[in-house]
Amino acid sequence: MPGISSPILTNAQGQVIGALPWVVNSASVATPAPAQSLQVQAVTPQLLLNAQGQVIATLASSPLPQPVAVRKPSTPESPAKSEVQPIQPTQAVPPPAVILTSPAPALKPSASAPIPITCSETPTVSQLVSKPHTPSLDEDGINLEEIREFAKNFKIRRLSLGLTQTQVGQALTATEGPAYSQSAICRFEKLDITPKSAQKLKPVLEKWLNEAELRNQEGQQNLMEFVGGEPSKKRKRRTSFTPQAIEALNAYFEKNPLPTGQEITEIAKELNYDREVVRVWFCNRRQTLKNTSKLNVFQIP
DNA sequence: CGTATGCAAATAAGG
DNA sequence: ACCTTATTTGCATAC
Repeated sequence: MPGISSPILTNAQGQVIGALPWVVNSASVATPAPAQSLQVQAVTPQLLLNAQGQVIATLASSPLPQPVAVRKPSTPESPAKSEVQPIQPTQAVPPPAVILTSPAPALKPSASAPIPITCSETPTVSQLVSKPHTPSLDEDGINLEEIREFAKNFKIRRLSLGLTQTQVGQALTATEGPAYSQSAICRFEKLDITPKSAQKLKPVLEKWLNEAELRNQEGQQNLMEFVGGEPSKKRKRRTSFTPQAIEALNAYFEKNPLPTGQEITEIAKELNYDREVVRVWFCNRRQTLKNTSKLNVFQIP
């Protein structure tokens, strides 16, 4: 409702790919960035939360514990998987003055969402949740409202533990189950993801967070560890091609965008990349080209 | 230094 | 086994 349905065309990635003059949706322009830049808070809160993650009390302490983790800066180019480092001690927080807050988490009307709505095909949770109706129920039965709520206090609880998005991401790779990067954590907290993704992430983050809080309470030497064997299947690490490789691949692509299995094998060998990686590169390249072509129909070259 | 984001690898699902 | 199409997710880097 607040957002301006700007005549912007975005692709599946939500990237702006063009403008459609005929899209005359928007009611008005307005929304000149409300000065309301209310971010959660500035200082790391010391909160007492229950299992549901609801704030039940705030600690008047002002300690700055949580040396939390120590990461090795290594992991340069080695083909070997990076190992995980256990998070450090972080003694239990000494229970200082406890100031109970009202049982009812006085829900703030919270300023309107500052997230504009685009014409993206796959709306993010934040976009959907800030829509007019707010049935909070996604057409696929996903409770958007619930996710929004969780995302909000996930951040609060994370900060309470003195952890950064990066640390959470790394810690997740150490535990069983799918792992996610700092980017993913960030997007989840911002709800800059599709309901489907959010639904998938939520249980993972929830489980991990509960575990982390438990360890923290016990002042365990290990807030998270276990490198044992990471039995779960993790996503393949994203390959970063060198500029030279990209150049070479593009040259091959130009000659033949649909190489045979044999050719792919040769190219892979020549450039010294995994065959599968090269094959996928061609697939993605074709896809990109196709999408780009479609776009051109709507634009003036 | 931590978080946000663009581009594009990797993956899912149906041939 | 590999393609296409649609999407998810992360590296690299901007903020």
